[in-house]
Amino acid sequence: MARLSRDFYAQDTLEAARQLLGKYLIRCLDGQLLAGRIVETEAYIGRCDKACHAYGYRRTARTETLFAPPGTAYIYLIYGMYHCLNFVTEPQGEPAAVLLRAIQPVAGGDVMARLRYGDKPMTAYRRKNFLNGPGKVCRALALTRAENGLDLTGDTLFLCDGTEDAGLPPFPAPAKELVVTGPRIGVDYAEEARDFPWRFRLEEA
DNA sequence: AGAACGATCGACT
DNA sequence: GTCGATCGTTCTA
Repeated sequence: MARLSRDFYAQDTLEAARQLLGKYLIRCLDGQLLAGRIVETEAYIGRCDKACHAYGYRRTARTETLFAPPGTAYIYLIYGMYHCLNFVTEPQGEPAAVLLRAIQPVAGGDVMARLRYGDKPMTAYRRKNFLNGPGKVCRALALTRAENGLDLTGDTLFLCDGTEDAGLPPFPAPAKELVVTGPRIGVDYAEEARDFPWRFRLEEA
């Protein structure tokens, strides 16, 4: 049980996207510890992927973060009102990242619910759709462009194999789970890349 | 300077 | 299932 090192992020993006399933995301916010278990990811690879912001090594103010060292947080604004969190992968210079699509709440659920729903009461519907989308996760973790470029080997936002690494009690993961692979969401414009099976999801077997 | 476009979400038919 | 919100990023000129 340890915190994920820069070497982990430096690997192949598809491999990282797969291996990140079941890992724990820790967000330190005003001394509060928010934690979630990763259950859905997507891979984006600039070298060969028309859906990636840095396709063909395109370098702009926004994509600059994708050229940062592996283990950097790439956070951008989407549709004018939501944010997406990515983990930069591959050796530095290869612009690529894993998009975080969904987590399960592990710790700080009350704080996350507050960030996401305000004073509205939790309902069965809200619980079911609590953290099952990239914009929802960022909202619940209070992540915006202000956090773009954060070092994931630091103490504000990081990933680890187990919750103990963050001083939290062990989290009971389901005994039997299955990795389901499929096409990515919302990239219909990306020509041949729209069909790449680069989405990974953990489901109970 | 202006226009087009989103790696989304929630409200609604 | 459909649709609109909303604004930074990117490209064109």
